[in-house]
Amino acid sequence: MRNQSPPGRARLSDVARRAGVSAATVSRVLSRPGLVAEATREAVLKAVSETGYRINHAARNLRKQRTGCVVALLPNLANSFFAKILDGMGRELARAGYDLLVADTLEDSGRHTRLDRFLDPSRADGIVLMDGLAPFDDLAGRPDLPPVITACEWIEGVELPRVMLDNRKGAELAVTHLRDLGHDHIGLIGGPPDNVLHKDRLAGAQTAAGSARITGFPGDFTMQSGQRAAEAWLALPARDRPGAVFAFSDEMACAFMSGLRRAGISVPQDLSIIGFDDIELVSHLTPALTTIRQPKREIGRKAAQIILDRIAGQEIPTVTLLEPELMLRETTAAPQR
Amino acid sequence: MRNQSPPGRARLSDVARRAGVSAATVSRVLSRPGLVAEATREAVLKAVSETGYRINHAARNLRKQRTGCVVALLPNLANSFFAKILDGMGRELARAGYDLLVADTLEDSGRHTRLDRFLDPSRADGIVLMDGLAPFDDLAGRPDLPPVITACEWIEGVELPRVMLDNRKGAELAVTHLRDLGHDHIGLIGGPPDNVLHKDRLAGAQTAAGSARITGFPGDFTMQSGQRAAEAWLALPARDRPGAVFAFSDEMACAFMSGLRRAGISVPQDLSIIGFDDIELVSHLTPALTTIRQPKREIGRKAAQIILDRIAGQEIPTVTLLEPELMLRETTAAPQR
DNA sequence: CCTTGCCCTGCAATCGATTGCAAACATTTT
DNA sequence: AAAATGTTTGCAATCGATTGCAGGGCAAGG
Repeated sequence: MRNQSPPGRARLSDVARRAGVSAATVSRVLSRPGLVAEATREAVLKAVSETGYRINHAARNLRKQRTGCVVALLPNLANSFFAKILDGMGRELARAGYDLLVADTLEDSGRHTRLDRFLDPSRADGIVLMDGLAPFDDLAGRPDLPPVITACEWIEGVELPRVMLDNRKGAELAVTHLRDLGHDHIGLIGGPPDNVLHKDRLAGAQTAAGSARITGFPGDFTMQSGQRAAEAWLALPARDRPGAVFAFSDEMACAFMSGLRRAGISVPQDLSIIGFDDIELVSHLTPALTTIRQPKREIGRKAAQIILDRIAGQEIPTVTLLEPELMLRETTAAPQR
Repeated sequence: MRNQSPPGRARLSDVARRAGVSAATVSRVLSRPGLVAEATREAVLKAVSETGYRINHAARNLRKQRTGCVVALLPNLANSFFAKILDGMGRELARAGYDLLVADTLEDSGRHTRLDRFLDPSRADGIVLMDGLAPFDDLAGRPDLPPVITACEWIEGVELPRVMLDNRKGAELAVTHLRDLGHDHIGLIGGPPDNVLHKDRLAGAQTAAGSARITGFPGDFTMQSGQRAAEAWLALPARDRPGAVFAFSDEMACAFMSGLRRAGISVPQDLSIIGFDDIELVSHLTPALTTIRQPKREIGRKAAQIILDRIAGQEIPTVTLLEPELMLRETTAAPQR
């Protein structure tokens, strides 16, 4: 009897009955209005607004074999870096009528989740993976999966399209800047050794360092590790202390700088520091951090465009590199004589 | 002919054929195994794993009239504060088998989006709104909408369940702390005047201030406004400068402190500063910021639990308050004599 | 041997929108 | 005037899983 007296929500057929046409016609008015005669179309639109009709997504998705969702998989939603990227991505997807589903690749425990939960064409039309360590080996070319791309990070040895900063060039910019200032002993606070970003940035830094001496400090992109690097730097005999330090993340750079300042070292007089990422806060520090900017929203936007193109069946580039930029601020200067 | 030769993906009926049972039985094995005889169940499970069957969500959702999604609506995804909340929320939802859909309430232009796009039972089973200024007036009790709750912020005059920090108490903690140190002239860097968080915190601050003198600085929670507050403070004649300042967000507190340090003011000797939120970075500054902690992940988790309860049809509390905590660090001290 | 009742299982309707096909009608061409 | 072409619309099948209802099988009780 539901057919006679719609309970709360109008269905396509309710609109049709009201407009005196078939459900097919209503559907066409809504999706390809050009196919329907002017007069009919108007009657239908009137009925639509009178009934307050709203489409049922589940029904449409079932019929059209799509979901209207793109899922972003990230290791740490709480990281503000990813947040900015999601922001750009979400907006771009919304413009195209897609929703953004976000999910962690890590359990609370720190172990990787079963990703196949999301690798499912009935859940998402496309996937943007932002965790270079996700267990994704065997999934590269399976035709029963929705399209997958990686953003920011990528997985070595797996053939997935990539969108990311030109990390190597970013590191080159940083170290070249320090070299240009006259530094010939440069400290590097890196990321986890097996992290692809770390590897690329390290390579870029080494290239640009040329004959300069390099001293490495272990790090993992977190502030805790930046702090440890400060302790390590302070523990060095004065003549082994690099006069300039390039941290592979702004968070490490901040904590490093804070640790040194606490010990009475002044920046940039005694020590130059340069970071990586250009998170919003660092431009408001005193002194303001010189750093390498990643266009975060732009990365998100670009990733969205590319996954949408793939969903639309187009060819997409294997690697998309975005340009880093040197943000010259107050923490770098020529070494003291 | 699709019925005879499944193309890529196994359907329920394919599994059924393979196991020699009906689709209904397969469905029951998967959802209520207790209803099915042991032997049948095993045969079905075998067929399931042999075919690599994966459920089609659109079909199930259509039939069950649900979506398996909860949508979080926020004004600014790029804000790390919200990111942490989403983190807690996403994990809790995942545990219950729900997906987290995120969306901005603001357009690129800064105008509010048409929220009804998400106010749709066919898109989400529940909604967590985190924007106190969203145009939500008329939507409070409509039965054709999925359940809505607000988190962090809320909308005045609209009867929606709320989950948030006890902002008033947080502000009281902050100001009481300054009073206990002996400050009798306190500066407040507030939020936008019509923001509910601002109003609550202001009320709390005033209560705790008692007879102390209060000087207000306009703000909007951003670092830019913190910087402007610094300029305003510096522009005051010395005897009108409050010796302690409570900023309603850590970002403002950071920028404020940075601006003063740049002008040669030392913290906390010349001026005490206390923030609000306890974003991760502030504990790594030098000096480390004293602030009021919001349990961000906990807020997210709690919001998730409550919206899930509502979805399950349970009664839920109208207001859920979480406890703030004073994080005593290095930026507050007794005023100089 | 016949009921009665329980346990399993299958049938078939249902969720709501989309779309290939063809009918019905209008318009143009020959 | 007949034929060809074009436009508009409806019919009915389809997407894939769920579930109320009823029937078959079997055991226990009379």
